[in-house]
Amino acid sequence: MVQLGRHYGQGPASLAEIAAEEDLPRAYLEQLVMSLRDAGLVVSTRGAHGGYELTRRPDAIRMSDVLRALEGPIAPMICATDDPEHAVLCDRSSRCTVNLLWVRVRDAIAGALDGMTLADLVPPRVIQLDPAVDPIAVPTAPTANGALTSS
Amino acid sequence: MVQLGRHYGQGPASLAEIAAEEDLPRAYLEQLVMSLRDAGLVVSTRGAHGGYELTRRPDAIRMSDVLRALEGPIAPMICATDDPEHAVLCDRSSRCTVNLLWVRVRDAIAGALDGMTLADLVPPRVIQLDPAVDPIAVPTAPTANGALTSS
DNA sequence: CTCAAATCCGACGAAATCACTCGGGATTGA
DNA sequence: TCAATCCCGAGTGATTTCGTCGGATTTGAG
Repeated sequence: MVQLGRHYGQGPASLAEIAAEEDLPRAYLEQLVMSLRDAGLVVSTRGAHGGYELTRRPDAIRMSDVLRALEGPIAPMICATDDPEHAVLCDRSSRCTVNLLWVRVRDAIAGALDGMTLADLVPPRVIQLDPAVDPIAVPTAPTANGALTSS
Repeated sequence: MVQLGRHYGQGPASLAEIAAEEDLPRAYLEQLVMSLRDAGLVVSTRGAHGGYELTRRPDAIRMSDVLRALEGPIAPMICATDDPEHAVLCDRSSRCTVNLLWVRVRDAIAGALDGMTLADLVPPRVIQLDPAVDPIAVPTAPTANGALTSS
């Protein structure tokens, strides 16, 4: 899901790669990444060497945006949604004092999500890459390195 | 659900009453209230004039406790649960850096919930209680602050 | 004592959601 | 041309959520 973005830093990555690394079905990733694309968080390049790329630097992508793209407006309950567009008045709205609670919870969640970026979630070790080395390589090279295939 | 508690301040209330006021099916409320009882938030009295009562003053009941009683441990994702008992390690746990995100979200939610009590949700008009009537009031009062319990 | 009001309790069911699959079509580089 | 890759709508199966049902038990009032 979100981890998708963490691999990025340079070239486009294909779903096949990501699926292999994340151990998730490719067809499922398609759906997710399409939401991200519609939200303008990634761009795709089609054709033979295609794939997906972030449109901004990881530290410029708030997790709240990612989550909104993937799961819709932030709303612990339907009656306390983030997005005024999809506001749904619950039938009890008049006497429902609980709404206040959900609004506070929602704001707390949004605050936590706003305070984190993709960069906070990408494992520090992978960040610096040798530009000479092809990043798509090193799939599971057993003998080559030794110290890096942690996971 | 939670609104159940708001009617309380004096005598026990039957599910039939609450169901009528909240416009929810009685049979459904039964389930909910049983969870609250098991969690020690309400007590029941059976028989003819029975019903349910809060065990503590509304301002001594944190909403986090209510929610935990009704919906289990606070956990935006299974891998970031409140309660160490039910901790479930997701298979990806080793490489999953997203866990950090969920933990922060969870703490934000818990914080918001801890900061509110039932009293914050009960409509202000009903608050004033007759001090002569002593339901189960002030059971947990640590230091006798003579203001309320006129002996 | 009897009866009705109420809680207790386990099981069942329908609807929504989530995670995922399927099957094909469209684009592009080699 | 051919294979890699994205595009996209529809469908499926498990789980959760919300709610129902039927009956057993307890208790106060007449």
